[in-house]
Amino acid sequence: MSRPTIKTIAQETGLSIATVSKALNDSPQVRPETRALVVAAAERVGYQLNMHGVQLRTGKTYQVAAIMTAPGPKQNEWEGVEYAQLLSGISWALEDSPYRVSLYAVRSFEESITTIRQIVSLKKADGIIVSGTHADDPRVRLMQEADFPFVTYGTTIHNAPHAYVDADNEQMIRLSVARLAERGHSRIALINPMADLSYSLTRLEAYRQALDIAGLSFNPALTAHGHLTPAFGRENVLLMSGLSNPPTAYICANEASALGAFSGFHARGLVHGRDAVINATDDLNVSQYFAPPITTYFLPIHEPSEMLGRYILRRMEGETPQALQTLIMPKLIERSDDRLAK
Amino acid sequence: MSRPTIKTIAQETGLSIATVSKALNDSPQVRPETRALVVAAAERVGYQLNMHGVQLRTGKTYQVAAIMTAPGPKQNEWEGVEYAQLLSGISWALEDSPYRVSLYAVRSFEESITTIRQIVSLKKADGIIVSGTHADDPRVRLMQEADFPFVTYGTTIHNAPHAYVDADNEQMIRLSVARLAERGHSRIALINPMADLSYSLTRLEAYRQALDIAGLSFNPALTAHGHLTPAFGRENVLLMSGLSNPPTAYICANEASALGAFSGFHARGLVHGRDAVINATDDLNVSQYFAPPITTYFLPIHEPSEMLGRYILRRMEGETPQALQTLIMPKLIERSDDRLAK
DNA sequence: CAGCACAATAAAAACGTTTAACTTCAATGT
DNA sequence: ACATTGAAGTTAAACGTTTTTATTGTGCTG
Repeated sequence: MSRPTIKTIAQETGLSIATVSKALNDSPQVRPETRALVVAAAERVGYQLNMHGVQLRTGKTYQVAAIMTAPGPKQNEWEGVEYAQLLSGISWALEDSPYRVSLYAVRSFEESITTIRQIVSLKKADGIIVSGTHADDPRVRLMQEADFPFVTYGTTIHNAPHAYVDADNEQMIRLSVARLAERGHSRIALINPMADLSYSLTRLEAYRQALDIAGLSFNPALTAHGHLTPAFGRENVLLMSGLSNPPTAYICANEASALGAFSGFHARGLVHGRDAVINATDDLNVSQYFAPPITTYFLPIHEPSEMLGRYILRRMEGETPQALQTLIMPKLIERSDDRLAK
Repeated sequence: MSRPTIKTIAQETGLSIATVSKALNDSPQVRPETRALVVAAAERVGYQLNMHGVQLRTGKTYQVAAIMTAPGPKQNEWEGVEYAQLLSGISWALEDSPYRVSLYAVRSFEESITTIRQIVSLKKADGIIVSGTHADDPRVRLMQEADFPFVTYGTTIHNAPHAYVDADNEQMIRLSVARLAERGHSRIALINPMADLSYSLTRLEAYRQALDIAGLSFNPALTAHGHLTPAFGRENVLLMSGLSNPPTAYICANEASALGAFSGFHARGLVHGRDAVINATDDLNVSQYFAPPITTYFLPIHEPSEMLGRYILRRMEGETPQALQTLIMPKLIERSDDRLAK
């Protein structure tokens, strides 16, 4: 009364287990009529492939490891919340495949290196999805050397070509700065992620170039790098608004820091649209509920997420990394006027 | 040059693979000296247990399935973001065990049923963690009938006893209402989760009782049930503030709906503290960044999360469900005065 | 019609582990 | 002294697959 195996089907059909296995795997070595017989029998007895047998025999794990660098349990901050949607997007993309998402929550970049090293060397998964890429990312090198399939959420700068998905940060920042400059702003602050992250560099570089094009000067005091929490956004508004020449516009890297920036406005008595404006990049479309709603570049996170899932599948099937590289341009959503008040 | 197995150790030590296996599993059938020999050899050759072999032989999967009901990809709403922290908490609790978290993202309650049915019948995991419990939850019944280890995040009302972790919603709402009543409020709105969720019922019941105790009457127009998105919070403030007798206090079930409520205030020109106040339950401690910061009951989500992980481990080891039930009381954080303005 | 090629299936081995059943041998009791 | 016990190992089977190699039977060629 136990679960049927290929042995059950073999007895049922009078064939050998070898033939049954081949039939179920669409091997050209079995006659179509035989295959039909096997499939019918499988159906009849309610056969379901036992993965453990396959895994032992083939060495494949049918697991995709998702490395999630989450803030430590001590910090209670709104950080990394987009992982929920990221993970479900990946999970959905794998839904019709035999692969499952296996979660590896790590606390730091260093821990993510050792975790990945372990997954690779002990083959605990067939593919890896990793985010928070650095400009020169040792994990990428690690996986490339081992010829291990992976996709990154985020680009790298100094690594050899690999599969990735990312927002088009460069274009987004260029347009963002240009738009604010057009509207009369000359002191534009950039609230940026941690400096060691690749996209932080990309954004900073694009920011400098865009300022240059707009004929504005670069002022290091108007840039900040750190964990994209509300605390960070708030902190920097408090700091920068106290400068002798405070910014009239803030470009925040996500909605958490934008919310914090609002909190800073409130603390300083600043009014959005009068004293300064906030723009942001938005994953969850939550900025529309800010008071007032702000202008954002919006990239619904399920898009890159599902792409990550589809890409890792294709990568595991041997497709070349160069064919699996996409930058997605977030959509501008103008909710506030954003002209410099006189 | 391939990965060492117990066979390697057997050759290395001159023992049989059976003895090696028993030694590594601390069987009383092997002499301590022999065990030491085996362990030394294992160390020397860099032996790592191959799970596939174990899984095939024992039928154990060493997977804990985390069922995550996430909003569909079409809705871009701030919903379910707390799953990120929930998952990492679980993952950390399993860190020193051989178990991994396997993610099952589903789109609806119905899908979660079929997913769980599959996991149980095909034994795709050794334990399940599920959230969003209903008052009478068919999934709980399903798992209980199959005698399958599980822990829920959230209680049930009509099901047989099972392992769970949850916030103490009842006490929280009672205190919350009492506190607002003390401060002069008589029209207190309850922004509640979907009515079929168990904790929605718990909250509603506690709300009614607390009103009764405070000598206030229950008005159905001041309660709302729905998905806890910012949109939902906003919507209800717009609606309720238009009543002839609008509420002077809103109790929101999470920070997303609270943010939306603020958005509703903004749209209606309401001022927090003057026209009405907002209280909320907070997972991420993000309410401190609202403008103005609001009073919340705060439960750092890593606490229940890690408990879920520890509980499922104990449950899989056969501990009785009754020993694995915990309600955690969130901490009151008073950030606003909240007295009724005259 | 012998010989051969080929298509279709079967047999058997292998992946790495656990465990039931069996063997060995020294210590024990009478 | 000798059967009995028990401790400590070994042997062998088993979990469910895939895959290499072997076998069978058929139709074709010369």
